[in-house]
Amino acid sequence: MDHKKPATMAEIATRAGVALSTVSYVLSGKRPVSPEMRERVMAAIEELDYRPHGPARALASGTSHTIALFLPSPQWDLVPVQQMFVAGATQATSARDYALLLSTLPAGPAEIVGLLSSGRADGAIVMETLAEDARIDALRRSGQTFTVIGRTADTTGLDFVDLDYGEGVRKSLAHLAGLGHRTVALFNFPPDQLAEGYYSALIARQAFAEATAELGIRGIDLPCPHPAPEAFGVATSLLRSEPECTAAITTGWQFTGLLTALREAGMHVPDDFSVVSVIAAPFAEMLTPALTGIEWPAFEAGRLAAEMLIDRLTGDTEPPRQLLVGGDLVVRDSTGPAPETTPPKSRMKLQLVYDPRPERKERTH
Amino acid sequence: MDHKKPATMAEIATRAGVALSTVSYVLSGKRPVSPEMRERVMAAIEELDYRPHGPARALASGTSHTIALFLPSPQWDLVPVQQMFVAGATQATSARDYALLLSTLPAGPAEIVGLLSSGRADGAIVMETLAEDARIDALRRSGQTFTVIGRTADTTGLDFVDLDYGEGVRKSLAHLAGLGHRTVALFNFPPDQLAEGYYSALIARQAFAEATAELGIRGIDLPCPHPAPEAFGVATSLLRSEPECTAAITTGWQFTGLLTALREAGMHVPDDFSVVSVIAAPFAEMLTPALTGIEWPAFEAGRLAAEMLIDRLTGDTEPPRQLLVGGDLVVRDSTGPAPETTPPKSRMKLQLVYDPRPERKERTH
DNA sequence: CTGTTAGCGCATTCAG
DNA sequence: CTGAATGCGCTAACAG
Repeated sequence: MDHKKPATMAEIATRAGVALSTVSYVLSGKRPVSPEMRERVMAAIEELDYRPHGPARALASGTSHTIALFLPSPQWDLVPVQQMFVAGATQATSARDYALLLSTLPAGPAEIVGLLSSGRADGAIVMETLAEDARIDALRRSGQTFTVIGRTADTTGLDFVDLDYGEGVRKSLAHLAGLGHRTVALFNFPPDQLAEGYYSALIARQAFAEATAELGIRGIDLPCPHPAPEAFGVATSLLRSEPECTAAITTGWQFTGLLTALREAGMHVPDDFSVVSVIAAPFAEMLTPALTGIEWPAFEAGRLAAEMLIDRLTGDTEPPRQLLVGGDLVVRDSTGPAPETTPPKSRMKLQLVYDPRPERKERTH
Repeated sequence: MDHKKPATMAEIATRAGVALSTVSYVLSGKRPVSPEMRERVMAAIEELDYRPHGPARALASGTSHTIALFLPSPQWDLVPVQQMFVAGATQATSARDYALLLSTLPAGPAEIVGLLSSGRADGAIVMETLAEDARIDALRRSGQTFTVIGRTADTTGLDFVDLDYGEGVRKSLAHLAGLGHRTVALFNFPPDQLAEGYYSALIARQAFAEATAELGIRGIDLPCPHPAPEAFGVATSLLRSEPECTAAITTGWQFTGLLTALREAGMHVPDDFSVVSVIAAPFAEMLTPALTGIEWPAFEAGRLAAEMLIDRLTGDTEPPRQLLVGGDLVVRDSTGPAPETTPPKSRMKLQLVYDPRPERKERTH
């Protein structure tokens, strides 16, 4: 039992018979120290089981070696991809010897900036952004260091890593077009998220509009809640009112309700109707039929976001890093017999689709 | 743009024309302060947008107002229940005005105790415990404050909240017995976790042994990895070698491989074979057939664990709090036509099965 | 290369 | 009820 309270640097210094600062410099390496002194200090540290005191260090150095991660809401339940972001960020943070402060409060601009200026964290990662996001605006104004998972409409000077949802929609549609479908529905994010300006939803909508036009396909844009009962309702009325529609793309878990609706309507997947989800993992393989969809390297994206932030904190002053990460379309039963190729294994390697410099214009269509 | 660096207490004091300590006492309320002084101080705080500096506060007070949550491995992917624990803990932490430090490193005893004695966190929550867990032993010896989600074999003096897996297995088996099944397999946690001494796995095994004996049912204990391919293999050979077996209980996601194996064997669920999962959410409702299984109040359990820890840190010296949380068996298609009752809504209320005092013996069987 | 010293921002004791 | 003074443990000048 070692109930003793932790040793301090002063005690180490005494024990080793050196000056306090020498201990400090041995630890930080910010100044050369002779081998013998280093030895003595290290020995003392070992013997007394010394641990640098975090808060003291933070106070004196002005840096907490901690980053904060802000999740959107505690309705955190439904979004495995977000959880992968967190896992990736946690990993990277540990690997770089930083700590990760997790925050779920309905974190408004004030809370976020507040936490940072309280000195408890040196920088922040913000998730689930709107096209116009008050939190991002506040962070920009505050001059704090931060990174975004997602992005805002105005990406000027913004560090972000985002999944390329637009590309996901395009790939999904192209796949369906290739199978001969001429009328395709998009089960987009729910109306309230669209109204709020949730940027991924806007991007999906626009990509769908553009891609259907390009491919000469009739597109039906359908905002739709994720939960099964609601999605079931939306899907049922779609099937009734649009008999020509033979395929659908969902942006999330709307596929559950959709599949049920198809079953009840006596339609078989994929013979009568095909389904693709822009984001299906980890459910895709468990479903019957297994779901065709885009697989995203979300863990890697989270890792990258954290690394970008820490790079900034440790002095990187390069131009903004803006990464759009691509996903792979994995074909499964819901759009026909799966091809020979085995699906990519668990943790995908990163695939950067797009890494714009701020001055470059975003592609128009 | 407010790039100015944060105000300090000294500045507030000057601005308000009071002593530094008065500002401190206004903030902490640990000493009466006259209304007019309080007014002036509050005004100054407002005007200068003052934020107490976390590290300074931690250094001076010796408490960081932060708790650490240690996840097991970054193979975090597969376990939605764990994510609910985290979400619940995060919520409770915010609500109590604490911060939550997340750590995934393959956190060994040394790292955990180290983090705590570094003053970066006041206490810890440890997840995914083994029957004999070195981390818990180290924490006990260190005299640090901590709480466990899960538990160890020796619960003496331990604060924990755990899902009652034993009860889950019993309920599941009772349900199957009620349906007339006489030979039932348990797809338990994988062999390596059992070998390691993962306590939930041991508990499941023992509960299954006891309950089958009690009910006069033939039980087949089958350690089995979660991923579909492996589970498929185990299930296939089970169906081949044990034709009398008409039902199975899975402790995790082994049901995916099992359902596939049943399908390929031409067996229909639930007519030819019934399946129950001790932990199915959030997949249960998405599957075809929808899966009968236990629903756990994991979010609430996480919340409780955090609250217990914070209570301890803020002076609660009561005897150990040891909570075994019960889950509800929700009957769905995989064990027959679902009954009238609608399944419990998203966030279940907590149900304490068991709240032993340390001196009380644990039930034997 | 090493030692001495002055704060970092706040909590808290000690005088008044 | 209020103010002045001390120190938490460490970093980073500043002197050798």
